[in-house]
Amino acid sequence: MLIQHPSLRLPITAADRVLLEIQRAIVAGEITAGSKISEPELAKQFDLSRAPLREALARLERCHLIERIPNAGARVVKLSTKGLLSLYQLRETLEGLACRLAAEHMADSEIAELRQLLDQHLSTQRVREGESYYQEAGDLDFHYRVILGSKNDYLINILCDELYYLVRMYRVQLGMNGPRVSRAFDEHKAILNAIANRDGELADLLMRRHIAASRRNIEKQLEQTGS
Amino acid sequence: MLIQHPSLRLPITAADRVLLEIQRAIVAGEITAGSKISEPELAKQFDLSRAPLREALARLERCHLIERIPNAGARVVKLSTKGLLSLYQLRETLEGLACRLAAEHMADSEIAELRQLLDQHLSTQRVREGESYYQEAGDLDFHYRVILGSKNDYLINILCDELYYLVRMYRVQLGMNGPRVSRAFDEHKAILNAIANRDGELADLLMRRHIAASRRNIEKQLEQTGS
DNA sequence: ACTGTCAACATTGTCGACAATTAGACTAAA
DNA sequence: TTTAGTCTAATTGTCGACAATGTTGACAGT
Repeated sequence: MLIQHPSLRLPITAADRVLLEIQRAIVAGEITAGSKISEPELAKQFDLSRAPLREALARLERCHLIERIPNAGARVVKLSTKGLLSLYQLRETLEGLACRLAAEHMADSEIAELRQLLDQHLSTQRVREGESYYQEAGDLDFHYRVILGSKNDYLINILCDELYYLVRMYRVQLGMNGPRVSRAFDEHKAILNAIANRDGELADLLMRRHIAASRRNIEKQLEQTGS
Repeated sequence: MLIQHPSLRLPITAADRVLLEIQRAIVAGEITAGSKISEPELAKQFDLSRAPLREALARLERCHLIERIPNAGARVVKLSTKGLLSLYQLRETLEGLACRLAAEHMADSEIAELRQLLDQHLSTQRVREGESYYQEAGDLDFHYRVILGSKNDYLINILCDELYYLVRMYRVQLGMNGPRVSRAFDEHKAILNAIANRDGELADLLMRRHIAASRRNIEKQLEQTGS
């Protein structure tokens, strides 16, 4: 029951396919962070010409997964504490806004569906206690729906298309599967209640706290890891 | 004394040149809003092949000036009240955040330069009373510096690269040269003082108000014009 | 008159090759 | 040994042509 990604363009072209594949590989860390991207090599690897590949690279740059320098090539971004902090600063503000707008604009039916989703998460969570499933899919799915509920196209685009994959990259590569799962669930529930009560201000505040808590959790993980 | 645009990549390629040209033409309204973009036609017009042109189109899509549908072509975005509202909702939040961060991170020397810039604006404004110069260049230059002062790369990228041209497009095509100039100047001054006092919270608030006022001003203009 | 089908056209997506630029190795001089 | 310069090789930027897809108009059937 995955929600439709807004940027999924219906006529799927070769560039789209290779984009999704590379995106996944970078997020998963299969293409090492900081490593150079060779256009001819990737083209051969995916068995297509450089034209659609360059189209894909342009979109990878758009979601901050690679950095390109004219005439010098592209490199996979390197994760850093500074980058993580900047990213989460933005998310706190933007998803807070999304929450406030969602409280204003979400239809009652959408709110009901969101509640249903949370119930579903609860049961799944009980079954797979301690696994990273919730963080990987469930959490992001909840955030997704709230963002879409804001009904602000620019906001949706920035959060779901441009920052989303980077957030996932930090989570995946830092191994986010800690004990924050159950607490995060409670926070989601509180946010949903605020939205359902049409209390945009509270929803904003709770979402900011939720993301700040998530950030601190990752920072702790980062300290332990070293880098 | 224009400030360096962060996205100005040093080795300027053909794609860069045509991008800047089309960008300008769309913002200025020379390419009508809502009109279709023909790749072969534009390629002939700028006397280059379609490869760099498509690169330029990809970046135009990135800053929301055009919308592309696979296998069906690109269209210049249409301005709308809903879009304007969404855009300014975002700006209020994002530039507010930028202000708060700027109050924390700007060096004293940068603040001094910003004050100098405002003094310069004052004299220019007195000379060209009522003209749109201030709104066109000065105001944006002030906002630019504050955004850069936030030192948050993602935030800078979103505001300066992705939303900036769209904001200009609304301003230019709605003929923003009203009597808000002098009031805007005072607001800038108050924002700068808050930043200089390292009062991030106040700077945030003042910037939000400043942009909200600007939005109401444009909305009024939009009602008069009709659609 | 209206609708559905089909064919010709135009436009976009993709390809392989060439030109322009850069990175890296190697040489030579301080 | 270090450093500056040069040259080669590899990579990126650009080009023109072909394939795939979408659009437009005419035409036939209802």
